[in-house]
Amino acid sequence: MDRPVRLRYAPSPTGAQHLGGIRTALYNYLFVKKVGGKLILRIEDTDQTRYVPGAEEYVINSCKWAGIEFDEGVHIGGPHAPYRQSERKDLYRKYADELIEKGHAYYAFDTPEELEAMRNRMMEQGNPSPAYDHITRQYMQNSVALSKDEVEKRIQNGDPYVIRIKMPRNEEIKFHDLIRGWVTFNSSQLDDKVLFKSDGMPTYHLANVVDDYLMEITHVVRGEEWLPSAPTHVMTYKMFGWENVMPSFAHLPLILKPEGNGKLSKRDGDKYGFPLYSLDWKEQNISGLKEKGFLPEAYINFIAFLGWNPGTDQEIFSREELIQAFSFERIGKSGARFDPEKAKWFNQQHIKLKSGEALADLLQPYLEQKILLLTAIIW
RNA sequence: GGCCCGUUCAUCUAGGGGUUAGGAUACAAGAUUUUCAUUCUUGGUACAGGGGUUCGAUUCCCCUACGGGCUACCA
Repeated sequence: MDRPVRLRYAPSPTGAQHLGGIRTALYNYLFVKKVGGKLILRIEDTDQTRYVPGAEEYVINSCKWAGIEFDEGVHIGGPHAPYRQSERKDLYRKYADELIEKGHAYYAFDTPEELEAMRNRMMEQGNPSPAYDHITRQYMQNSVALSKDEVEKRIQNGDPYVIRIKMPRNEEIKFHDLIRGWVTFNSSQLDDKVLFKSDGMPTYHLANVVDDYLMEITHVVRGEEWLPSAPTHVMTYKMFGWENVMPSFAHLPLILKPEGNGKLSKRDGDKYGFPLYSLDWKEQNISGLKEKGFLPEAYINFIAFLGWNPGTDQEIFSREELIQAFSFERIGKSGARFDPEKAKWFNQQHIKLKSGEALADLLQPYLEQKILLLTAIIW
């Protein structure tokens, strides 16, 4: 199955983007450049309630600054346009319907209150993690439990509903991760995830699979937080009959806070006096590593090393060297802690590599500003 | 709690059945320097614990501990 290599970076425009997102984009980019594939920028804005104006621009600008270039995407178009999921809205419904027809999905009419009641009831009964699964669905308000007439009546009635995946019972789901090797799950442990929301939008789980299929994506490179839902995605590919063109998966280790526990978050920037973002994000009063004086080449060099290494003693890499050296096999499995001190060292090394002229050019805007200020004072 | 993933110096990591367990950052000490997000030298610190397998495990297997992720009509 030798298909042209196509990868995508698919962020959701929910706010300022940090190191982790750019690193994901970078690994996508490095691999594509190395093997001569195409890189796509797709915006996953299926959750209208979390949409943040300007976030999309921010993603595009951060990538541009870091030198991550796309071949297709929201900002440049391409053969699979549109690349914004909200603009592809009409497309998803028919795929959800297809799954219902095949008996792999069903309508569910449960209200948020009913869902909560179900969870509370189960927790009282000693189940710490209530799930809408192959057992629960039998006594909920859905087209599996309800009579055909009742279901039809409700739909005619205009009752809001979602479409859920009908996860089979006791089936082994196994897939090969480029970084972790074989990962196995049992479908009985998986819940009936919502594929299509009552507001007419698909969830990530549906939109992601459908778009990756439609856009002929060959490799899905994303953060480790997606690993638990990967089996649901694999199952979805199977239900559609798309196994033969299912992309390979690479789940990246998380980037951890400089101190303490947990993955890197927005607050860490201010807390450690060392912003994590690559561009200014005025609305939130956060300035980035760019404003801090970081060179793009130092930034990507450092970020590439958060989880990946070339296996040699070389640490300072140009963009081209990074592309040549990169491979998924050399990405580690454990989370990497972000170390501001080492980041600074990388920047220093790259500054030293710059010629006097290049440095002068970089300094120019700052000097001009100072001169302007001085003349203003003098006059 | 359940499921999944992980665990080599303080940090990023290399390595891998027999090594003085290597490098880098940071740190410490010293030297050089009119200035510097200089430079040089030296130094200390690591295979989570317990069982196997083996002539021999840091490396392979199992268990425990610890860490992390997920557990939404969020991505």
